[in-house]
Amino acid sequence: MSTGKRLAKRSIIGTRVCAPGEDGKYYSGVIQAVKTPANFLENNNCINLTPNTRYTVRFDSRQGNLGRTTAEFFEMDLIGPGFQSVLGLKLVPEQKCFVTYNGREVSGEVCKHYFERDEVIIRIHPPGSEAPFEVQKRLEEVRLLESRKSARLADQDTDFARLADMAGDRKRTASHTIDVPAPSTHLGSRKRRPSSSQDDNYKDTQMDECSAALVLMSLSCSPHSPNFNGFPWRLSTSPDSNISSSSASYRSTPSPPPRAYSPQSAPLSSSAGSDEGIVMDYQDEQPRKKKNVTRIVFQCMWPSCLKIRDTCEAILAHLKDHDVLPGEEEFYFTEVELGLTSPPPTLSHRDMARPPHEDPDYQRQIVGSFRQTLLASAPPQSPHKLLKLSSPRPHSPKTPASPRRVRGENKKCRKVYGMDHREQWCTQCKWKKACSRFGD
DNA sequence: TCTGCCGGGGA
DNA sequence: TCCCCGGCAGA
Repeated sequence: MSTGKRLAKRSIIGTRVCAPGEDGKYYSGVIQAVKTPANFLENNNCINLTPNTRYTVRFDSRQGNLGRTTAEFFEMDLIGPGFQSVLGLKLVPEQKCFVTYNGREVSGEVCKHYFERDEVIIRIHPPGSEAPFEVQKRLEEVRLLESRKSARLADQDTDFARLADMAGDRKRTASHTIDVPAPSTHLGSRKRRPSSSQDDNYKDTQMDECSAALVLMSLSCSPHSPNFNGFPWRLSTSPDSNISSSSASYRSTPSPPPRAYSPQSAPLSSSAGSDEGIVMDYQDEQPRKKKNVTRIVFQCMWPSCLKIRDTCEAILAHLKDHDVLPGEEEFYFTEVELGLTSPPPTLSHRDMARPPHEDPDYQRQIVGSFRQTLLASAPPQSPHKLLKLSSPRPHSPKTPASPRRVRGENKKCRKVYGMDHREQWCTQCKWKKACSRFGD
């Protein structure tokens, strides 16, 4: 029975895997630690796994490992759920393995592996049998890890270890995404299913819609929010960065919501829903990163200044020359993208997932028109209004002039949730005030 | 006409 | 301060 709740991505730590020993045989163990290279921020797969990630494996026994109890391996070295498959391996004699015999899982050891013929001769000693004897199996029928399910179910195709192995194999041949077997194949497995029934699918859809709303909310986070401050600016060159802010000044290159949150995203059910929780689309992600290599510069928006600095720190220092009050610098500069190697984002598709003010064109439009306003000595607008627009404030005292707030083009609570779900609106929307959830 | 939200007022 | 709503103005 499914609860319908999507499980959070689980840690890989604790996963049972097989790792090669010194003698060429594979030995079972448990992942004890994961070490990701320092530049893991380049990876945005949410779990900080990279092809260079090293896994510390604690072996179950010291046999064949020269007394080692733990050792480090790369992903490609490991056999098990979310890692490599036994398929393609050349098993060495005396390799311990598990096969299904007479409906029961029995352990054995490899006598001979005829790789070309896909035949593995395995010596097994089934319970109740007087003497060990040899059976011939295909490699795909051989498991290096003991199945966690009962022996009674061991003859079914949905063997846990084999599922894992097969998943690993698909990953190797197609992509780094682990596909979830079709629901029907789960029936005999005790492995927890991410979602299978219609009901679960329905709930998943609901979850995804909620997640999408959460993503929209996160895209509107304040530049002062704790999440905002810690990110290095170099991230702004990555279009796939999951980091975004609402500040026109601080915002980075437009980023789509994480794929796993997309209701229409097919990989959601196949990868994010994987119980292993291991989704590594390096090959898919990295080329995309290269497409949109942009240079971000920071332009002072102080009236009649418009100086450009390469770094955020430099523009902040520059703003001190204008006597900008501490903490208000962000309203006096804007981020400008240079050297786009792909068409600039439009207001369609991906941009729909973020407030328009985060769109570079929109920002330039706003900033440009505002600059014109300033230069034309138009009546100064109140700081409040300008702040809402994420545009620079005029360097002038507060005046009674308070033009009406620019109508937001985003979806507001009313649109998102509808009149029927008014209880889900933000307080501001309920009070017919400026939306604080999807606000500009 | 719809919708966002300002401004004002009541509790 | 919270909450509600009339009404304005942009889309």
